[in-house]
Amino acid sequence: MSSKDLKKAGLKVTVPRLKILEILENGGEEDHFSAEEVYHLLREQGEDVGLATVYRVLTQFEQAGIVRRLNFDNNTSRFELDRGDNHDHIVCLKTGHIKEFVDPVIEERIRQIAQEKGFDLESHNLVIYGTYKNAKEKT
Amino acid sequence: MSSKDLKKAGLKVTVPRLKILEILENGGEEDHFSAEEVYHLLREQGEDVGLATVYRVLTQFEQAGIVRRLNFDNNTSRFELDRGDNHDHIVCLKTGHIKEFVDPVIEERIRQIAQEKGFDLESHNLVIYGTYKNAKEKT
DNA sequence: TTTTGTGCAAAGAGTTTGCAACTAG
DNA sequence: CTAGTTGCAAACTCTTTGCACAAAA
Repeated sequence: MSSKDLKKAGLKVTVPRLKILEILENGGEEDHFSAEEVYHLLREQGEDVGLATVYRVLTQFEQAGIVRRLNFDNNTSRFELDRGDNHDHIVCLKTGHIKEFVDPVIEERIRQIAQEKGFDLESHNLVIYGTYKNAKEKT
Repeated sequence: MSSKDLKKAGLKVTVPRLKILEILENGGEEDHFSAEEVYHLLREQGEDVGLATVYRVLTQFEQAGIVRRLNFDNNTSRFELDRGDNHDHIVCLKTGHIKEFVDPVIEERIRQIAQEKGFDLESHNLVIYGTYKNAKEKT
């Protein structure tokens, strides 16, 4: 992800956009950010951006296919880099930690269900909620 | 669903609560209501309730296990009677129509994934998005 | 009569928009 | 230079809360 991707999307290469991309790429352990979180990370590293810009840029990135907007629990959107793989998420209700997974069996069933119901499949959203039993850390 | 269920939940039997229950039970073709929709249906049938009451009652119903709060893509919550079956949803992006389905294969995979990841499974949220090819109307 | 519920208005949280200043190309 | 972008404040949408009044038990 770089200036190239921005240009390709018809977006000018600006500081806020590059910085936001950077955060999405290596923003730390967690890589599913709310707009607010991106905003605070930017401020922490001394960037003078507005929250509105963060929202605007993330929305533009979403439309450009650079970013996926995730819709966990309710109120807040979360954003992650769209790396092409179409993974789903499992969220710990205690810690808030989010893991990704891909399950071919589920994917296939979803395709079949859409067909059975007479739908052209567009996308899906699957989130599993649970509580992490702190032990086996292997993803 | 009736006065009994309300009492069982420690809720007084009031007109707003009964009317809201009634709408959830036979509110028309669509049975996944936003708070706003419930509110309007109430007003249409001449009930003098406030939107705040609708939200409060729906939230209480949710806590009492009478209602499920659904979280389709964006901003607004939708509510449906909790009939015990734990179905998922498939939504038409064009018409907004929502169908329900239960898929044992997916359910089982979700259970397994939670276990693989070291989670105590709490719940899940699966929504399939597509566009309805208007033809076979059989659910 | 005591407790719980209700309508209304106001407040919150998250997100979007209008606009003048600014900057990339 | 020109079109696209930004920060700020204000606006908006959905939902929750404070409070005096009203209704259930």
